[in-house]
Amino acid sequence: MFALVDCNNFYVSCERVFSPSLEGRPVVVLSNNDGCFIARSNEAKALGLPMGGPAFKFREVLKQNRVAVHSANFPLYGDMSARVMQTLSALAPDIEVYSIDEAFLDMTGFSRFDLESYAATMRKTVRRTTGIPVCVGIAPTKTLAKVANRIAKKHPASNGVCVLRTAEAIKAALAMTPVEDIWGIGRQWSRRLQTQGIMTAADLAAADSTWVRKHLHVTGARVQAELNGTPCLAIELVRPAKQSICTSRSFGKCVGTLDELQQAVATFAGKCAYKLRREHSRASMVTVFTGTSPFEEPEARYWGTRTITLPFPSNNTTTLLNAANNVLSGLYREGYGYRKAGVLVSGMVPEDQPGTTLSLFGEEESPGDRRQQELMAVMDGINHRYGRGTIRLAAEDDQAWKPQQEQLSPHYTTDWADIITVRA
DNA sequence: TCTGGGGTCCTAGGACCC
DNA sequence: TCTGGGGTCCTAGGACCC
Repeated sequence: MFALVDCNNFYVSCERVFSPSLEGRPVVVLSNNDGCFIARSNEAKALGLPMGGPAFKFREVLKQNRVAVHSANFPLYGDMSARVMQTLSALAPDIEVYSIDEAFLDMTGFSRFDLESYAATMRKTVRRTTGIPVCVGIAPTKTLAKVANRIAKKHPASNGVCVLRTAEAIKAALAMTPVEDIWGIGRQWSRRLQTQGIMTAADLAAADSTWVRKHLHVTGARVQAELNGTPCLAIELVRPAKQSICTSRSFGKCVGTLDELQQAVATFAGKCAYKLRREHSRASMVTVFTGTSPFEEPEARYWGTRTITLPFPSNNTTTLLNAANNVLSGLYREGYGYRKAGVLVSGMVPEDQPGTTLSLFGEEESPGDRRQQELMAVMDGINHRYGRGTIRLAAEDDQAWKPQQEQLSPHYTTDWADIITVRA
């Protein structure tokens, strides 16, 4: 049996932990730049505010209903997530952290437990130690655990817990799950299934498996098998190293000059290098992209992306920053109002991989340059101790393109300055 | 009449997840 | 005025190898 523990309206719940006056009120959390809704309280959902909806189109609804609006505060959410996951780790031997607000727990070995009451204990424990409300779904496969969790969330009578054990319980659960709500079935595939008359998870479970394999490929075939109780997906205890790392932002205002764009790209490259070091990886390719808003008139629209291969895989801030800047120069076109840019690094190699091939001509930065590595370690150490951004390369700067965050809550758990402000 | 069989690597595009 | 950010996997097709 697998348990899926999923936090309710996670970002909203994080804000509520520190502002209890938000309880019972409609609350939304906005994406970077205060653009779209990325989390909604149940009250906000009831007002018809859609996930991903652009906030400016709903300004009247927000005002009339006195909706509490918060800018995204990812350092806070990341820290709260870590606390939830730590609590869950103590409740089951094997846990897979699936996303910022979800974890799968391996319930093998709990066969003699009353799973309903154990799940209720998990909810209570997480609530007590972190303040975050969660729902628990338990079933014989991960996909069925997702189905169970959805039912636990949707039906107040379940008290936040749904265990699917018997064939009858599973059958009933599948019948009440629309096909578009199945984990792994997105918009395209649900449309395709619906035209075949496959409307619910029960229909998909019973569908012709040859047809499913042909049109939904192995991924869809796996979903079908999992719905029928055959586990195809295991708990992944160790997260595999990332294959690509991306840092990108929309800008708070239009950026026109190459100089300003360079500051943004330098900052993103620096962030990518830091994330690489944290992963103990090096990247061998650097991609830079930038462009105008996609909602711009066609003649004023521009989107450019370009990739280069580094002479050696690297996670050095200076190396990646120089590379990204070179790529950007080839991408930049004068006369556009740039609204977004990003840096993506890929072609990862483990940091400790021995025997990296040397250059035939030997003029590039040596891949294992000890002094550079020590410099990066010192930089990371200072930033860890005194806060992010305490020390950085001069080229990194956010003055020109800083995203808008007008409703930002304090960093209650990760920034001394904010904690002191709260107390005052 | 009759033109093999078995592979790898890379890329682009399309789907999906949170 | 105003529309997020960060990932993964799969398939098909083309190029190459012996």
